[in-house]
Amino acid sequence: MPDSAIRPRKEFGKTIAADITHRLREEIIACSLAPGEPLRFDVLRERFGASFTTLREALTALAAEGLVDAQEQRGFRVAPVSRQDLVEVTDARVLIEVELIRRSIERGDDDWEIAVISTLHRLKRIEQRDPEHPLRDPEWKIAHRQFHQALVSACGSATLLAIRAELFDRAERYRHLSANLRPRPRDKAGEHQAIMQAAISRNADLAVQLIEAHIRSTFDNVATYAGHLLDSE
Amino acid sequence: MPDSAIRPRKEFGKTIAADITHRLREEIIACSLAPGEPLRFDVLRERFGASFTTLREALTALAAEGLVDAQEQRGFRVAPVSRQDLVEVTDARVLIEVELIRRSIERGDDDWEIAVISTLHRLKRIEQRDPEHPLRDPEWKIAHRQFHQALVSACGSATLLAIRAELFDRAERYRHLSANLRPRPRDKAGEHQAIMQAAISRNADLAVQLIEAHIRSTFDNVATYAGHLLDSE
DNA sequence: AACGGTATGATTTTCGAAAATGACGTTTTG
DNA sequence: CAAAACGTCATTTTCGAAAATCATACCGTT
Repeated sequence: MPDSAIRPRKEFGKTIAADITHRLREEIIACSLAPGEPLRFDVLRERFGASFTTLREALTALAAEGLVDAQEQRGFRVAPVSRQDLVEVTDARVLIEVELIRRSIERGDDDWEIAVISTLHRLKRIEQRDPEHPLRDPEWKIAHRQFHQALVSACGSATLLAIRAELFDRAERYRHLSANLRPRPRDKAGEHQAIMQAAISRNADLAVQLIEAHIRSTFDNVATYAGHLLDSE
Repeated sequence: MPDSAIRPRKEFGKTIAADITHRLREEIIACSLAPGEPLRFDVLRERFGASFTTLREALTALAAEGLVDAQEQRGFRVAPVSRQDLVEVTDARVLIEVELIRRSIERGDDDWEIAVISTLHRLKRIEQRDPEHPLRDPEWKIAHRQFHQALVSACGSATLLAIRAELFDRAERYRHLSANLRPRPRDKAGEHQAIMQAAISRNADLAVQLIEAHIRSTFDNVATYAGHLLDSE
């Protein structure tokens, strides 16, 4: 057997549609497809090398996630951004993430602790490579996502985890919006470290407090540095 | 202007795909497509009179809502039911619905009160027609949905309302599962009346308590009368 | 000049055929 | 006899052409 685990992940799903869905999601989150931008089939067809119907399937899936806006009979566009939407996403994230952290801290076993610690360790390692612009590093983004995922992973509800993941994606798009405009990145490393310690030491109240501050500071950052982009819609 | 509000709703979306999505959703929720049942294209094609790709788009959308299970390269099937899934859905509904009721009670204006009162009134009217089997009456289902929707409609977050709606659909499927097996329907009319009164009188704590009991009693009912259907998966 | 209606072009939406893949029974081999 | 390898069939997945729909510019009328 030649290779199966080592292969550089070109394809994510077995079907082309799932693959395109994944790639489109990435580009929308990274804002390389700008908010509000129309998604015309001719263009997408060339860019992703898939047919109308396959693209349509991918866009439909992303519309259900709130990353794409389907305007019946008039095609699709990247979901627009707005101050109101950012407020709602932040607010929903706090509600759900806080609850999931509590449950994870209550239910988490040894494997959970190990996952939290090791994902944070990995995140810090990657962070040292380019402390200035972490969001530009795809590996940092993955590691960052995995750390936050690990924190809540022991909550026991796949349903709530799926909802959380969608909100995380929508929030990450706003992070990218401000990342390029912000002069210096804020000290996320310290925040993550503190959250990890609170979680591992089973201090739920503190962990909740830190997570909420962490989420809300994202909001403040976006509002400060990309606020002008939010009202033009 | 001839008619626009009165038209008997045959079509829901302008596109065929949106229409099929809606019809499929209804059938899955009503369990006329049984949980776990494979959704083969030949069959669907004949039943809904649409082509492969259109059906595929509809199924993809429903998969994102958690009503359909997409098994890559092996087609789609109606999402299976399980005790664990029911627990998660109930639990997530309590978390979110409780919060939205609080916000609605805090923010609701005159129009909100009117909506709550009038949707309940309508529900009771319909209920009198066939008090034995309300779930078999499509109009009752719509009115029931609209009453609960009205209760939380003033919460101010379209994002959370969308999440709530998905969970409501998933829960309704379980209600249908037990409805046919339950000897006599429980007294929902009284519960709804009490919830309405608590909401209108801005008694948030009481409303929250009643809503939570209302949601959890659905769980108990399903577990009692359809429990045997949940463990066979 | 303003307005309403119509034709034209651009774009989306839908379709069924064709390719790809998985399931399963049969045969071959150790 | 068990297990692997093959071939066939059923089913899904993908494609590009064709139909439907929308946007826009043009023309005629008031």
